[in-house]
Amino acid sequence: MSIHSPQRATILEVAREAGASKTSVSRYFGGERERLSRELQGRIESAAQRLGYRPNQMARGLKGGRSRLIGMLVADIRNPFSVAVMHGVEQACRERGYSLLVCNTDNDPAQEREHLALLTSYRVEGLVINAAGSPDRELQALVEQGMPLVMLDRELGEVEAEVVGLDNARALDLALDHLQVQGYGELLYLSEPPEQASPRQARLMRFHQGVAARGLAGEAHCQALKDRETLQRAIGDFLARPGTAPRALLCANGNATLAATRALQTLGARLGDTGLLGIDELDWCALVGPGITTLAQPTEAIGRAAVECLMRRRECGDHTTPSRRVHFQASLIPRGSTRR
Amino acid sequence: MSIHSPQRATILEVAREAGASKTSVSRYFGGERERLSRELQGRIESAAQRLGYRPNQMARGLKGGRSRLIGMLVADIRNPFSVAVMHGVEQACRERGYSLLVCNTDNDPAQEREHLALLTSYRVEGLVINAAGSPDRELQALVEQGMPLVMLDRELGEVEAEVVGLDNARALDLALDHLQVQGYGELLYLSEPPEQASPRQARLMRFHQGVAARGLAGEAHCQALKDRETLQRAIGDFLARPGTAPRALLCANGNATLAATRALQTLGARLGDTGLLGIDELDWCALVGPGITTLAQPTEAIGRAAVECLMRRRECGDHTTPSRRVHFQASLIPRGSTRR
DNA sequence: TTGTAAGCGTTATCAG
DNA sequence: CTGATAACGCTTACAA
Repeated sequence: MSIHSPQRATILEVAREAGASKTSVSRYFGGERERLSRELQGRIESAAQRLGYRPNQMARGLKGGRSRLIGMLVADIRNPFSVAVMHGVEQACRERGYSLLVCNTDNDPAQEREHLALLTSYRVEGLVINAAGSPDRELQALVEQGMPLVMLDRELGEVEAEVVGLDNARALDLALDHLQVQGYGELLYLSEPPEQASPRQARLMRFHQGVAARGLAGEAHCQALKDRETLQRAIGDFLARPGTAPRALLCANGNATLAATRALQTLGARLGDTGLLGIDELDWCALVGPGITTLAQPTEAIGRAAVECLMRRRECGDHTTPSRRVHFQASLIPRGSTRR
Repeated sequence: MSIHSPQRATILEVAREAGASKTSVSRYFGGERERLSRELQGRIESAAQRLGYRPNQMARGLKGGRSRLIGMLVADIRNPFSVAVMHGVEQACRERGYSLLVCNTDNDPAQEREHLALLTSYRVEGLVINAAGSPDRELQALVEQGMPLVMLDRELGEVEAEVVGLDNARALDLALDHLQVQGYGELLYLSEPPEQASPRQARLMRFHQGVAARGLAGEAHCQALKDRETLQRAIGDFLARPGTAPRALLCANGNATLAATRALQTLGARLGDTGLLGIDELDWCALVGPGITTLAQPTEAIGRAAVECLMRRRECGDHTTPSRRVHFQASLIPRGSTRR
């Protein structure tokens, strides 16, 4: 390798070392090598090598505003689903020469606001938002300033931003169809409070519609999942209720599935006997009891699609293109928890 | 809120609006408000408010080199353990006014190298490394240039860098003691290949030492875990071997635990009957069969400690302080998988 | 094909 | 306490 000087080499030093001008070196690293003579290219190449030169992205970002940074807001970094999507986002960014600046908001609107400010202060060139709170005002303003923006799995009021996510209606239909076919007649839908989180709302709404349309009995329990006792009582009541139709739980996301599984285990319910179907496929769903039936989301694809939207925005003019919705389909992974 | 101009306001505009100089505005936002008169502070405050001003971090980073960015290399972002640690790192960074630039390397040395270059090109002020490959040369060079560096859970040849991670020896002792007390006499240690990853090496070594010291029978299977068949055969052979002592599996990390659980399930082994103990506590360990006994790592604390090391480095002079090792203790969570 | 020079938004230095 | 003014490392017209 190279022997680095105490401070990192600058473009000027490389220029001197190569007997060229800053401009030429800049062109060399800015992807305009073609415009330089073979000979100059060689000199710059070796000079840079010798000095261990790397363009300073900060300085780069300063001039034209090309920070080559994409910002992402993640509601809960410890949620495997979010991470999987983020992985897709990151891959796609890398492939396009962008880096990803990720901020976790822990579902806290305050942090969301703060991080949003932070990201913009780094002059990110695009924003992928997956957050529960609603700094709609700020986002609105950003979009109007021409910031490419894509919402992950969540609509945004009247803002002209792309939305990428699951086709929630179809997903719920899929789930309900499966549960019905398997013979479950009374359903309990488990979700975190749906305020502010549009996919939760969409799923909940479709649940109610779908249950009615199929002539099933259905109700929803939408409390914070952290309170295990409340959840357990709700599930217990549901299972103990008089009636003969087989009962099943439908979980709105991975966290709900986890909480429900715990509760069922504590209650001593047998999976399958009591149906259980969760949205989001997790590592362990195949391992618990007879396996938990899930609806898998194409996480990587969702992440990649988000970046594609961003790039499309960047390229084809400013906010002239109408905002779009990209919906992905969930796929059912049937397991023992919905087999009676 | 404020009505934003098409382009974000600059310090100059704020200065004009406030009838002050760039310098004063800079001081206001650079944490030197005390030096300004109450009156000036007020004018700047409201001018900035009006214009929706935010300092441009890029420009900031350019001048003094204060990018306020910490870089982190993560070997596998989809590993819950890594994410948990990263969460701690991020929190700690935020509390200190830094942002975290995370790069996932997917355990690929090439990506590692590339990302390392990337991070330095953003002039990160410190680096938290959790990666399997060995770009030792590059890291070495960075340290010599005075870059604060802390290794997560992995030693680095002769580089003077802090190391933060689990006390692997004590962790394995804990595991072996528990297994012995529970009456398991023959152990199979499951790990991914330990080359290059020092914690894997440390754990494996201690396993062998500890088994010998306790008069247990022990062997290790260190293949890539993706190949399910091989793993299954290895475990099958182990269980089918003649002998009467109860047998147990000891898993080197969460991935191994997952793979082992799958294999055992396929083989039809009953947990507890066949012992199973995994390093790393995961969401689902309590839910599978009678529960899986684990050794939990204090993930958040590890992450925070990493940042503390970094900051200590930054503050108290350059690379004069001797590098240290911060070791955390694992805690045993006994469950049914080690109860016969 | 190559070079010159003028910024980009901030901070740091040095005067008032 | 406040303010000019010169960097910081790079890109980008505009020349040559």
